[in-house]
Amino acid sequence: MTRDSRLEELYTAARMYYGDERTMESIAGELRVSRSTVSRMLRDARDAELVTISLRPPEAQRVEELARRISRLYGVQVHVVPSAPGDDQRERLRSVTEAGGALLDEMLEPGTTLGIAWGTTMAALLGTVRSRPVPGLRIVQLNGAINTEGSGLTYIATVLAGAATRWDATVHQFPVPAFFDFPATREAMWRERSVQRVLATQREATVAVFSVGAFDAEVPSHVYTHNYLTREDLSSLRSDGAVGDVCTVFLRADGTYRDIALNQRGSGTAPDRLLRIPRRLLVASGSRKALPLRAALRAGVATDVVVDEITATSLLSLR
Amino acid sequence: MTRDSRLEELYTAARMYYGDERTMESIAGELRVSRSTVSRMLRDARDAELVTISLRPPEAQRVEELARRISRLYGVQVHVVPSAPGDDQRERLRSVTEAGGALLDEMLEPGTTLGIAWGTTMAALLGTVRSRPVPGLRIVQLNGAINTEGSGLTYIATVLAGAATRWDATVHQFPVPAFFDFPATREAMWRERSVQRVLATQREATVAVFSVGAFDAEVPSHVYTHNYLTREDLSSLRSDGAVGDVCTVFLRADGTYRDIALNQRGSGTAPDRLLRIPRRLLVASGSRKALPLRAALRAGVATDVVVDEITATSLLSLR
DNA sequence: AAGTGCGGTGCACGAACGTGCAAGACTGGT
DNA sequence: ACCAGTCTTGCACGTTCGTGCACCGCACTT
Repeated sequence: MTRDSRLEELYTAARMYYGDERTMESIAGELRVSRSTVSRMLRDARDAELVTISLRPPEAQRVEELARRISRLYGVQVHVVPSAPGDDQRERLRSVTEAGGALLDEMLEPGTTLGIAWGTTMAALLGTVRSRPVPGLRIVQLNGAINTEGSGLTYIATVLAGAATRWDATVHQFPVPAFFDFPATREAMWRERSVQRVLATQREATVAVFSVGAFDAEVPSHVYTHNYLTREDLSSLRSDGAVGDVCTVFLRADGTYRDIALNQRGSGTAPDRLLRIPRRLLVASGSRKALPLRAALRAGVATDVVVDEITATSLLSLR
Repeated sequence: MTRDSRLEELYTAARMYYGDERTMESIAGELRVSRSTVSRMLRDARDAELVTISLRPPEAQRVEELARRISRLYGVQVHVVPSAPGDDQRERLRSVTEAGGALLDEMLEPGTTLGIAWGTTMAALLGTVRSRPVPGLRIVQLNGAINTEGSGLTYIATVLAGAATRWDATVHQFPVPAFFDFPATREAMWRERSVQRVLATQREATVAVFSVGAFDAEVPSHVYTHNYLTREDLSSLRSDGAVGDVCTVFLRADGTYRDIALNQRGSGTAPDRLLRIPRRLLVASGSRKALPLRAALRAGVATDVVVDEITATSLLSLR
């Protein structure tokens, strides 16, 4: 008796027992052996891992159901991270960025150019990356991060550099303000070769990762707290109907953004340019982000989305 | 009692029973219910699919073991298709192309540019694609297919068009000979704008799919049977030590190809250009293909490989 | 040819399990 | 407050299952 044909027999017995839910007695009759032999065959089949019994926690089902519905509505791949009832917003952000980081890690292959839009969520996400060299990985910032007081650059540079070290990647920083004071400056800068070089690298990105900002998120977005915007800016945004931002480009609830005044002065990568990046991962946590998240999805900026369960529920309950 | 908390209880019981292999009696004691209740809880847990019992045919294991070994040796993702002992070569080709087609389908996302190298295997593979529109999908031929008598184009065009229809894709044909008679003609043509355009599209490919040709495969490769090569060509190849081809570019057993004379006249995409395509799927069936397959893997042309079990075994038994 | 060790098999018994049944708990209506 | 209907639980019984033990056949040794 070869090893293989024995496995075949074990498999047959296992199929009759677990698959067809027959009794050992009846299987024994058919195979012309004693019932105890069948009992032993089944044990061996389990040991040989011909039969695997897997447990799936109930949250997996809730979460898959949510993911399916969002996926159907907006045509994106969705990963919903389960959140225990007790979890506060910080804990949910942690688990979402962890899941997002793992997913991002899967997307990186040798030679990838990765675009990153700066923000609170991304800082947390980059903190989760484990050490794994990705040959030829380039990281390029998708938006400027300098604000009106001091640069804010050091913090960003530190976090980016940390991740870059663990991936063994090169970083292409984008040393411009998040928002210029005058549209003309932006236009002028965009003609500069140093900026052109970064913009070119952005165009070569094959993977992008970013979040959405909300005006009143639980964990406030960088843009709305760190002196990036004046009071006048905020009221201008409100009157333009903006609900949040992607890559520091502001969006209305319906996903439009072109005629929002402030966008003329922002340095972020707008949806039309983002859409040229093949794989675009949006990571978001916080039910307040549901509205801008929907705007982002309507603008089609993401191919993959990672959200926590509560945010997913909020998103689906928007009317 | 909410629906969710009941599921939690069911899950707890299921974990204790199937996970920790405890007896219903003991679980009943801990949960302070009767044993029969536990029995019913377990039934409900199974019904709710908190517990799934899956059967894995023994061939899955053989196949995964082979895939793991090849994967480790050549650093590619491998899918080995099991073949029943009775299967002849045609049947194996069918199952491999079917699996390859399914894998390719997963790789296609909106906006993909797909490079296809023409050949017998690809014809079979394209025949398996199911109808699923992929917005913005472009298909570009990676090698010319015209031979010395008649064009051979109609057949290719038909098969390509069939797949393109089912994907709702546009086809960019490459209307040049598989092999020019004179290297100079190739150089001249390569300067033509019409050819340049196709070459540019090839460079934009994000997914490539191709097979390997072997001099003496069971199902003979197109190139060696359809008047693509003269007797002189074949003897020249032999003296250059070629063992087969990828994309109608000939390779030696060690994966080198640059100084093989005939390659100066071929229109196929050479490994160096192929390597710039992010995702490269190699589909091959037939133990005779093992040698050129190894050459292809040594040249690093594939990121993903689909082979049948027998071919995989042959590949691993090469010394 | 007899001896020896070993993997596999059936028997028999006790443990583990599924399920019909009746009693109790709960719900919603009068 | 009472009742009818439904759902849940525990009990009891018959079934199904795991396993220690004795036995058998085979291979290999002496």
